[in-house]
Amino acid sequence: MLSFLVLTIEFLGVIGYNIYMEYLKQKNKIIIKNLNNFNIKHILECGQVFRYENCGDYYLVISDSQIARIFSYANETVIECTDENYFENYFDLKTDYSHIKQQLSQFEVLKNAMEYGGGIRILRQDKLEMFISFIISANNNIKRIQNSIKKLSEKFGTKINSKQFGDYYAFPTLEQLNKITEQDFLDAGVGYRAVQLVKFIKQLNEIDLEVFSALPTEKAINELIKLSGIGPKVADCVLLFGYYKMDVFPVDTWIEKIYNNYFSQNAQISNRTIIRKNLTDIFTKLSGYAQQYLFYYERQNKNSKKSL
DNA sequence: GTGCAGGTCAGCT
DNA sequence: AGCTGACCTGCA
Repeated sequence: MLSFLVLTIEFLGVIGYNIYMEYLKQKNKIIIKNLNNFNIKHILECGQVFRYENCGDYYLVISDSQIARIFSYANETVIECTDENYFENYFDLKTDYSHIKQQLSQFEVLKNAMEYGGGIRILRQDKLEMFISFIISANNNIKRIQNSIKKLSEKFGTKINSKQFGDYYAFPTLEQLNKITEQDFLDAGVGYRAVQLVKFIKQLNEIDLEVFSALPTEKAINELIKLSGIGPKVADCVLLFGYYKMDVFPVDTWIEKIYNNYFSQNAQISNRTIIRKNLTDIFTKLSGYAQQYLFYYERQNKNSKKSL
């Protein structure tokens, strides 16, 4: 019955429709009708993305060379954008989060976190942008990371003139990144990561970014950490947010805290390799989702203790 | 002034 | 292999 409805609507060619998300796709616009698994605040503030801005009435998002404004209303969320197909994929609207959350609900430890961040979705972001962004993120704070990425895009990215959105800047392409000097990176405020970034970009010219897609996760990590500026944590982030591999679990200061508060039976563990192994053993193919629910919950409730 | 922020890397045992 | 300290810089 429902599939008949989908086919009918698709046949009429009026709108795109998806049985899981229940959203409409129109020219330069996506309307999210079912908000159970879509909350733009949850999505943007769970730590996976840096190029966004809270503009009061709406959120502004720039990804690669595309831009969107996201308006939240009581019964629907409206995405006004340069390319509805780009953002349908970006927000991963074809993935059924009800099913994912149902599978994760077997873990009592995730209960509050999933309730709190129930609208989280893992974005499908640009690979190159993820590499550069998460190299900058190392031992850094989010505001400064965002500033650096913004400065780099506005100075070295392609300026795009949109009637609907005005002028904005795409994230620099590899060709444009190759022209950025160490001093340029320092001017963007990335600090000592400038050296790593220049080296990394040089290394990129010898590699096809797509090769990591086909590799099993552990093998991909072993290759990635050979690159400048990339350690185990950044490798996990890139694989999760750039390659959509869900069997990784980025372990940072927050996750270390969470692990020792809610997962560890014994004394405090600071070895992140062990923490990661134990967490991926628990959450396996859904590790990436679990990580985002936990990270968002803990960061938003940073002053509370033992609240899971 | 001091400490910390989504870690990485070199230099040790 | 596993551990430790140094490390840009802006903000509380």
